[in-house]
Amino acid sequence: MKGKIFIIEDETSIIQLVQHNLEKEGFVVSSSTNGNDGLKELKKFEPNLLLLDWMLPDLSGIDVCKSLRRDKNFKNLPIIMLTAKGEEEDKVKGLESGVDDYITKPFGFNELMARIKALLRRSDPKTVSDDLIFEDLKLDRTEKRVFRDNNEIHLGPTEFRLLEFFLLNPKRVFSRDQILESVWPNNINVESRTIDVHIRRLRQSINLSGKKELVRTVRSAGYSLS
Amino acid sequence: MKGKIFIIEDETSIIQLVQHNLEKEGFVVSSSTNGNDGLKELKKFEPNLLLLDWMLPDLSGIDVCKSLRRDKNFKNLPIIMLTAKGEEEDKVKGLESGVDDYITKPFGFNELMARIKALLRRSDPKTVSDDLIFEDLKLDRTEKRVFRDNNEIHLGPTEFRLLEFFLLNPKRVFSRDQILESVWPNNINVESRTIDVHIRRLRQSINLSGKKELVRTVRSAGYSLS
DNA sequence: TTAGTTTGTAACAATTCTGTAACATTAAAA
DNA sequence: TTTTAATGTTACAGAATTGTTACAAACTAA
Repeated sequence: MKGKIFIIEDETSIIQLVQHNLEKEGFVVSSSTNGNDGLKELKKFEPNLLLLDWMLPDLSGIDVCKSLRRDKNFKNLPIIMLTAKGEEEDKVKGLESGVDDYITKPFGFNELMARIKALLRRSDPKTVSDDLIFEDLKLDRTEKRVFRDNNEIHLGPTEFRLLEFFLLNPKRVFSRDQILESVWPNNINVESRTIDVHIRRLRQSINLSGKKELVRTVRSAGYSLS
Repeated sequence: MKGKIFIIEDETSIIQLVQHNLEKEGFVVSSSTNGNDGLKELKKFEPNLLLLDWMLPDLSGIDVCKSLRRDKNFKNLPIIMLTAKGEEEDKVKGLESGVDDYITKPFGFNELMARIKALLRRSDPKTVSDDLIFEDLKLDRTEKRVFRDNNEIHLGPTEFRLLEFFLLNPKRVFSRDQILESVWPNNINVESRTIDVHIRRLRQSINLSGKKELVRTVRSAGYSLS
């Protein structure tokens, strides 16, 4: 899980709890305790999702939301509103102002997490899946599948790990030694030329006629995904 | 990643932690534990970014910031303020005094790094890449690519190292011996005239018709990038 | 087991790079 | 000007690097 989440919430205890848990899940988190500052900082932070309290000391969550929806850069920012029980009846107001989802305090972290994932999956899939994507090449780490231009490609285990490795650091050039260390199981010894052969096999597999070459040779330095 | 970062923060444990991590990322770091010394040393150090604690033994972070903004050399220095929890309400004050971003203690290093990168990318893009640039010539060390006027150029390994060497010290004149020592692998012996040939190859490659010559010959002294 | 895959290596081919020598040109010195 | 030293230019052979293929051994799934 990756991506940035901003929180606008006046109770610092809630912020701490949520922030800590989200960071454990791999998100980068920033927060503010009132509406006006929150708006300013959020725009700098450029989050993938906003957790927004309904009741704030200055603006209401609704105001914050409306203001964001007027800004073309944040028209589509996923927003989850945190509401105390008594505010539930006003959900309609919130929906009209452009909120994407609600959660009622007190809430469990699991529920919050589930809603965040669900929302991100809809609006910004790359932040929830651990698919690795480079141009029209996609590697699904959970299902161990690879696609080029939506056509599934079969790779042997070694080619799969090799491609995975390149996709984790696209464009960067790796020496054969670095590749050996990262892609081959530890304390196994293979000739450095073996890599060339696997590169060739990988190239052959992910090559679609008419499409450009994705694996670049950098003479006397190594290979990279370009 | 390169560039210089200055830290003004009274807790030496935080300085140590942050400094160590930033240096691992490739930054040059210097620091001070109070406002007055900090201001003096900072001006000598000429950092690309300042991490500034809000609470200091003498001046407050706000004072430091205001003072810097009055100095024309530091009017645009990117500043990230480190605030403890209780100070959060005063964020507006900070924004007004000219701080660019905030981070609330305790913070994770990843978040700090993300904010530093984001801020530098906006204000001083060349510090986040390790590209070497001279006029319209760009050498990307990570991808091992060279561009003249945005057109990619292919260089052989030796020409690449040669250009990299010149770009690290533009305008300086190097003797053939110096070039040999720095660009050729150790304990290899080549005629000094060999350099002339590689210079010729480099010139030919990076030469765009109509553009001026970038490699200057200094008779009886050597070559330089001009 | 068997049939099919995958893996590492060797051998050879193709390509690119490198250093040097030889000759041409230029700039400084006499 | 002539002479001399330094640098520019070119061509080329052999070195070094990478691409390609085939094959036997190891491994896997049925």
